[in-house]
Amino acid sequence: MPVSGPTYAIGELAQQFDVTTRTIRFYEQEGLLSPERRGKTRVYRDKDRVRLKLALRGKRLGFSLIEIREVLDLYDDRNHGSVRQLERMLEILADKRANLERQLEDIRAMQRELDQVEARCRAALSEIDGDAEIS
Amino acid sequence: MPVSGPTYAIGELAQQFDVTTRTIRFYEQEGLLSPERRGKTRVYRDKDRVRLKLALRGKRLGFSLIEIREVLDLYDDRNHGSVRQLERMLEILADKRANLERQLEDIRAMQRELDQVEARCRAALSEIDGDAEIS
DNA sequence: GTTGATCTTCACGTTAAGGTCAAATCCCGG
DNA sequence: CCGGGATTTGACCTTAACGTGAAGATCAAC
Repeated sequence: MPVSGPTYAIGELAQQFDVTTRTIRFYEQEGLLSPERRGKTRVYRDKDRVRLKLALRGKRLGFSLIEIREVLDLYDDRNHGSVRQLERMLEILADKRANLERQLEDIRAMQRELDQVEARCRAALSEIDGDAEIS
Repeated sequence: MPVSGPTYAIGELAQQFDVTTRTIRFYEQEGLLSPERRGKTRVYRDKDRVRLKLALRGKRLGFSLIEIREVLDLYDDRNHGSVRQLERMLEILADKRANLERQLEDIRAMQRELDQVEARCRAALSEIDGDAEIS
């Protein structure tokens, strides 16, 4: 019972996610998406939408399209293949996880730096304001 | 009293941070670093080391070199300029902060996805193992 | 039916972030 | 003083991720 739900044109999707159609086609070319076709025109379903969303998230995190494809392929692999495949999969997952952890660390450190810069910045400002008010 | 501390050759720095010397020169060309020169050869001090470290962190977070330079320039700006400059600075900082927040969100979401994939993966594995032990 | 808007494929252009030689130059231990 | 490893500048090369037309098909609306 494939309820199948709503479909989208490439332009709609582009608008929803604020990317160009070129980007979406490029992602297809790189194997991240594989919409159906009605004639020659692409027809996207919710599963494609989800993949696009995940892809854009990955991009924001600095993953390459190849890495993103890896994860996406794992994600909905109806080919839960051999033990070997599954173990490879866990390996990749552990790797991604480690990356995310490092990024978290980096972000926290970066936030601390920003705090410091901002503090000094505000100090300088209030000094100027103080002078201004006095004069 | 500029104690000045230790100095480093480009190769040392490259080794310490596991990048090539080309990268370090490129960062200089892009205005991220500005080591002294002893004759023609570059001499790096701890402040350069810190800048490089921050730069690499920024890179891991997906900042462009231009953005990184912006922040670095704010960071040690001995030209705590005009009110206008300082306000611009706070603006940029807020922007960076917002980006970091979104990345945190993205990371958490991504971690949840990985959890799910891994769970299904382990389930599939234990199923196979179970079968194997029975047979 | 024709006029826009949207879609298709094909192909070349662009930008960021370095890689990769090459040829000269520097510097240091013996 | 000198030989070999590290550095320097310069030039061109590469890859990823799209942008930017061109030229034609399609499809709804008037």
